Amino acid sequence: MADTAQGRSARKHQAIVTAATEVFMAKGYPGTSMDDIAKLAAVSKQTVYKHFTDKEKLFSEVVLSTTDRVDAMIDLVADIPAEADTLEENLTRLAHRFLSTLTQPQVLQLRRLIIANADIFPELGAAWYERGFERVLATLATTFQRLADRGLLRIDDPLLAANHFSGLLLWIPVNQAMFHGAPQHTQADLDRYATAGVHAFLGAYR
Amino acid sequence: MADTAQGRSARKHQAIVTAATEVFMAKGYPGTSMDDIAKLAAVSKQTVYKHFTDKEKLFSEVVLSTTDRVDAMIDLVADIPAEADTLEENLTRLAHRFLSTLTQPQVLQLRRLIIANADIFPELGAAWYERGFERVLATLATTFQRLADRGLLRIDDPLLAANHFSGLLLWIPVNQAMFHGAPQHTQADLDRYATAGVHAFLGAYR
DNA sequence: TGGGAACTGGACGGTACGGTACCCGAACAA
DNA sequence: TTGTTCGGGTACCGTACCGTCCAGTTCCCA
Repeated sequence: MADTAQGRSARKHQAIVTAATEVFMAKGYPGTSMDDIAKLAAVSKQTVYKHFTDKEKLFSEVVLSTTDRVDAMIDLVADIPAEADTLEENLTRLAHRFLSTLTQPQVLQLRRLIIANADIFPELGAAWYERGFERVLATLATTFQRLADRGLLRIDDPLLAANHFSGLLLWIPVNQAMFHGAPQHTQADLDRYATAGVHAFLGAYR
Repeated sequence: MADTAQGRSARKHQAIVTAATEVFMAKGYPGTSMDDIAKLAAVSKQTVYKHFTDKEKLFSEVVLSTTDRVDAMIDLVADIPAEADTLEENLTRLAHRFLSTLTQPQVLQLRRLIIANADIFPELGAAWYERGFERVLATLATTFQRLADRGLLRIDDPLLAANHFSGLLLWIPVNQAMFHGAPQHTQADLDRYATAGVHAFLGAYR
C-alpha cells in the first residue's frame, strides 16, 4: 500500500480527508460533525484540528481535492477522430462516456453538496466550477473548433457549442437527480439521451 | 386589504408563511431558526407551533406554496402562433420570456433551496419538480406537437424536444447561478443564450 | 535506542437551536 | 367586582456541536 510509504502524519492527513469526504457527501456540511469525521477516520479530534484549522477549511480541502479527477474527463474530450463518415458515431461514443461519467452517483452527490453550500462558500463553488467543468468545456470547445476547421461542423462560438452539447445531454438526468436526491435514470435512459442529444447537436451544428 | 377580510388566525398563518419563505430563502433550511421566523413574522414562537407542528412541516408548506405561480409560466408556453414565416421570431420571443422568468434571483434561490435539501426531503423535491417544471415541459411538448402537426417542426418525441429546448436555453445560466450562489449573467448574456439556443433548436428540429 | 514530535481520549466552555411549560393580561359573563 | 377562559409571550430544558485544553501514550527517525 501507498500508506506505508508515507510518514504517520501524511497518513493521518489522508485518512481524515477520505473520511471527511464520505461523511460530507452522505450528510451534508451542516449535518456533519467533526466528531463524526474523527471517529470514521479513527483519529482523535485534536488531530483533525491540527491538520485543518477549522471545519470550513476542511470542507474546502475536501471539495477542491476532487477537481484533479477531471483530468481523465479532459483526455476524453480532447480529441475526436476527424472522419466525416463516422462523425455521428464518434460523437455518440463520446456522449455515452460523457454521460456515464457525469451521472455517477458520486459525481451528482458532490455536485449537490457544492450547490447546497454555495451561498455560504460562494468562492468555493465558483472555484470548483472553474477548475472542473469549465476546463472540460474549454477543451471540448477546442475539439469542436478543430472539427469546424476541417469543415465537419459549422460553428461560430465553440464554447457556446460545447455548452449546448453538454446541455442537450445532461439537462434531463442532472435535473432529475438534483431534485430527487439520487439518480433516477436507467442505462436505457442514458442511451436515449446520448443518441437523441447527439442527433439534435448535429442537426444544429453540421 | 385582503388581510382584514380574514380572521386573525388566518392572517397570522399567512404572516408566518411569508416570513418563513423569506428567511428560508436567505439562510437555507438548517441556517434558519424558528425564532428567526417568529421574530420576522411578529408572532410568538408558540403561535408558529400552533399553526405548524414542526419545522419540517413548515418548510414543506413554504415550498409547495410556491408551485401555484407556475400557472403564468404554463400560459406562456401554451401556444405559439403557427406561422412559418415568423416561427423563429416567435420562438425567440418565447425564449426571452422563458429565460427572464426562470433566471430571476428568487426562482434560482428557491431552486437552490430545494436542491440543497433534496436528500433530507426527497419527496418534497420530487413533488416540486413535478408540480412545477414538469408541468411546464408537458405543456411545451404539446405546443411543439401542434407545430409538428402543421409541418413546422419535425419531432419524434415532443417531451424530449421540450427538454432539449429548455436545456439549450437554461443550462448555462442555471449552472452558473447554482455554483456561484447568485446569478452571474447580464441581460446581454440572456439575449445571446435565447437567440443562439433557438437557432440551435431550429437547426435540430426543423 | 532514546528523544521529541505527533497522537489519543476525554472532558469542558460556550453557544445555538428545537420544542415545551408556564405565566400574564385581555375579554367577557354574571 | 369577581370569576373564567383563551391566546400570546417569556423562560426554560435537553441536546448537539465547535473548538480547546491537558495528561498520558505511541510512533518515527536520527
